[in-house]
Amino acid sequence: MSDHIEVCSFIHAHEEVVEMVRERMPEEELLYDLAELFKVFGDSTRIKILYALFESELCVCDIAQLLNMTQSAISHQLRVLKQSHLVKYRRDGKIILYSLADDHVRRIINQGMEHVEE
Amino acid sequence: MSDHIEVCSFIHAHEEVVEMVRERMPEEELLYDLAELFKVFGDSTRIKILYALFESELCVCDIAQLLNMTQSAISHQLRVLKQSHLVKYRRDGKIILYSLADDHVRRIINQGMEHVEE
DNA sequence: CATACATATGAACATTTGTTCATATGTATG
DNA sequence: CATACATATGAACAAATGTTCATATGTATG
Repeated sequence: MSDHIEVCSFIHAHEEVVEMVRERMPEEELLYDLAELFKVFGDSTRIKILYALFESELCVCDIAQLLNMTQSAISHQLRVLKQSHLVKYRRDGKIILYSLADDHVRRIINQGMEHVEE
Repeated sequence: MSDHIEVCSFIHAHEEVVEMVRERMPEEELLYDLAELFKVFGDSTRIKILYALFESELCVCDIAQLLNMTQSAISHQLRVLKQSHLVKYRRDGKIILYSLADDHVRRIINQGMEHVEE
């Protein structure tokens, strides 16, 4: 453990460890997609929308009223959430009702909340 | 609850639902902090760093070599991860070794990965 | 204590991102 | 089919973010 090569000037880092780690890293693309997913959770407006949908399916105007934001802003954000498969929607007359896509959303947010609440 | 915004006529339906949801929403500040946390996960460089630290504690240069990035870029990102309490570090001679702060990190990432892998 | 090395930091820059404004699309109803 | 309503979209703009470059700080060793 402590037989570190003392020179860490980039060209001679802990070569074997680095190689071991490299081999175990997931695909570049997968890591990119994962970061993209978290990026979606990384905005307080979208977090609020998702939390709201924890309780009930809602239309765009409901959410706009709840968060005191414009219809347009909410619609733009819902599109992002749709594209990431975090919310789904159904039409009911002229209204479109949004809801959480599945239980992953809840679990991801809850895990995050556990860390934040410490 | 005073005047709201133009386009959408907020006088319409779902008032009670919106009120119910509003009451159950967590504190504004908590939601903000949660978004900030996910923002940290929302960058592929930082995701890669965290995944690397899944396998072994590493110094800045190790990570720079692994990801083929500059020492400076990695150092900047490690600072972000430190500030969010996602990584910790210890000194060993002139080297500083970084590792995951706790198991939340793993769990949050794994939950995210489940969603991405579908 | 002078030197080399490992890491940190600040400023500058390009890119990305969230909101607004104006307007378009789509859908039910008179 | 004309109208009103619910939602979507595109362009523009400001704010936030990640990397680079240059340099500073801190630490061991000869």
